[in-house]
Amino acid sequence: MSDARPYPTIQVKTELHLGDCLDVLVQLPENSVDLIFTSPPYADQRKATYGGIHPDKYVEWFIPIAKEMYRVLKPTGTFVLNIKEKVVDGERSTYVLELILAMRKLGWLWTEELIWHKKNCYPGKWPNRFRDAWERLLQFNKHKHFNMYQDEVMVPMGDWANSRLKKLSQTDLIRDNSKVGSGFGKNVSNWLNRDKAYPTNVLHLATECNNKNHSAAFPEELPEWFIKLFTKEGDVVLDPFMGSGTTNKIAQRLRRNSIGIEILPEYFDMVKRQIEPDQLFLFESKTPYERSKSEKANATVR
Amino acid sequence: MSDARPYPTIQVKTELHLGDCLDVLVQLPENSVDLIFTSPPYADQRKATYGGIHPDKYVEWFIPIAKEMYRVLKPTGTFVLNIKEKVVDGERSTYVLELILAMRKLGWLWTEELIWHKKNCYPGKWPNRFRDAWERLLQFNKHKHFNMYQDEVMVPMGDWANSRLKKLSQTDLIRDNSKVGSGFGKNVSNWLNRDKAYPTNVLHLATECNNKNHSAAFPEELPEWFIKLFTKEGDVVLDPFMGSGTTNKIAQRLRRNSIGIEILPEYFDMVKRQIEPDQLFLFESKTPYERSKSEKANATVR
DNA sequence: GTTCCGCATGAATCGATAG
DNA sequence: ACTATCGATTCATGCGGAA
Repeated sequence: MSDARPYPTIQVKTELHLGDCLDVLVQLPENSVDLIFTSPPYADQRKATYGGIHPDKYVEWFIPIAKEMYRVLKPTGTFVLNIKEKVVDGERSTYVLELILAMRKLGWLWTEELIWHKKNCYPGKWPNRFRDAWERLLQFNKHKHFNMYQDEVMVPMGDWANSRLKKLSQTDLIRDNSKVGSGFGKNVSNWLNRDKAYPTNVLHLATECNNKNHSAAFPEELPEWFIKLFTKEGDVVLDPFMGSGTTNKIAQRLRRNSIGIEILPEYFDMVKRQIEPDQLFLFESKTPYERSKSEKANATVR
Repeated sequence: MSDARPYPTIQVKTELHLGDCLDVLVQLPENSVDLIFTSPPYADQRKATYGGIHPDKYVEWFIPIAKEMYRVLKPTGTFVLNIKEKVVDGERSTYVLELILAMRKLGWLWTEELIWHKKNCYPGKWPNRFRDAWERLLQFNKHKHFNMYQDEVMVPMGDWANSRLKKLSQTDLIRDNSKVGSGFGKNVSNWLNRDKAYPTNVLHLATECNNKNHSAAFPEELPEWFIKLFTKEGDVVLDPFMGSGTTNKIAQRLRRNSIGIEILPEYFDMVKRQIEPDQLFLFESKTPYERSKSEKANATVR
């Protein structure tokens, strides 16, 4: 190979499945995915496009899927669930709370709840509540120790840093020295020429919906942040409710392998046109693996 | 009376109770409070000052208190609970989720969950999580219809969407009008040329370090926002876990009657020195009402 | 009176060490 | 094994004193 680049480009694969989420999940190999990032249909929220799951049935519907996701995720992997409960009869529904409790019974660890603070949410007015400007990003893991690449998502520091960086070595050096006589070398190097800080568990992103064709698209920054944080190049990202394919497109751009599952042909076809063809693997119907429920066998692999 | 002012100043009363929260609550009359705003000791979090409740016992401990709060709140009143679960063994504790479910069984409606996005959160770095920059503000009500004075908490327009609205008026407006025949375009034009907007359910405030004497003071803006939103002058505000008395001090400043309950004499004494004396009513010990558990009877009422 | 700069300090959490 | 204590880590804010 006459590749002059110092680091060879990793060839990644994007695998798109047309079909029911659970049907496809059961066929994926266990311990094979590094990150699951998804935004499932909210209860009764998108009736027009998906079936619409009644709030009372939501946990019941989701648990078998959660079980399969647990199986396919690597022990060091992470599952991030973007969800928000809807208002029913003047009250917030409790199905998300119940879902967290139910998932813990399956063995999932509820590691953290991050907040997506939406910068520009839609204007509107109700007599008994204000505009909803946030959604949950529930982080689940199989084990207490998982892969996390915090340096990949650092953010610029506040303005105060400008003035502080000048004199910083004086005070911080002393403060660190006063406690222990040793180890200050490392501490100082942490702070010298520092212009970035680690982020918090609140993501302040715009509500930007580039994909007008899908009713529930999140901004690209959202999957991007989690893909950078929880995977490295060549890892595998899964979105079992692909929708307009934002997660998969970002995964491809960041050189991660990805798997997307979508039940509606319209979205499936739309996404497949937007993925680089030479990296695309399509499973438009029921056969790449052994299938029990179907006798059709016409997989299309490009 | 030779009061020349167009609106007479309402004389408000601040009632401070020294004692256990539950013991005092049972003596308060039913349907007498317009807003309960409080921040109870988080599980195991203020061990040094308060006892510290084990996460597993938290719901059990809180439920009797929630029951009494339900009794004393007016049908049109609101209960706002500021709380956040701690991390236990690498996982977020679930006692807050369980608390919400348990409170609904008592009859409370879980109307909304607002977010306090903390501008300056606690620093630190851990291998598996980022800094925690938000807390829950759980809104509970007795009935679907409650008092809410939204106009009192409007924010300057620039804070959220000047640019967004200009865009809306040109692109989204046209798109939405063509898509759905609804009158959304008209609604948007209502928002233009206005200098104030309704806020969202995310409050972006700093944590104040003003109150050196109490370990867990929230910023004054927090109770202020809810007092303005859910009460009017002359109404009654209750904080059953008074602490440094921020809620009561703000209530007094905003001309609301208020009741504060505190179990630690240090905080009780500190607060009582900071309240305008001519409006102060003290119940430093066990008698203003009938007491079953105590024989002491030395109430101090000024 | 302003503005600037230094400084202490938080509803924290992890991992290691000690009982 | 399981619990309690301790040191290390980190960043935005408001205060007070100085220019």
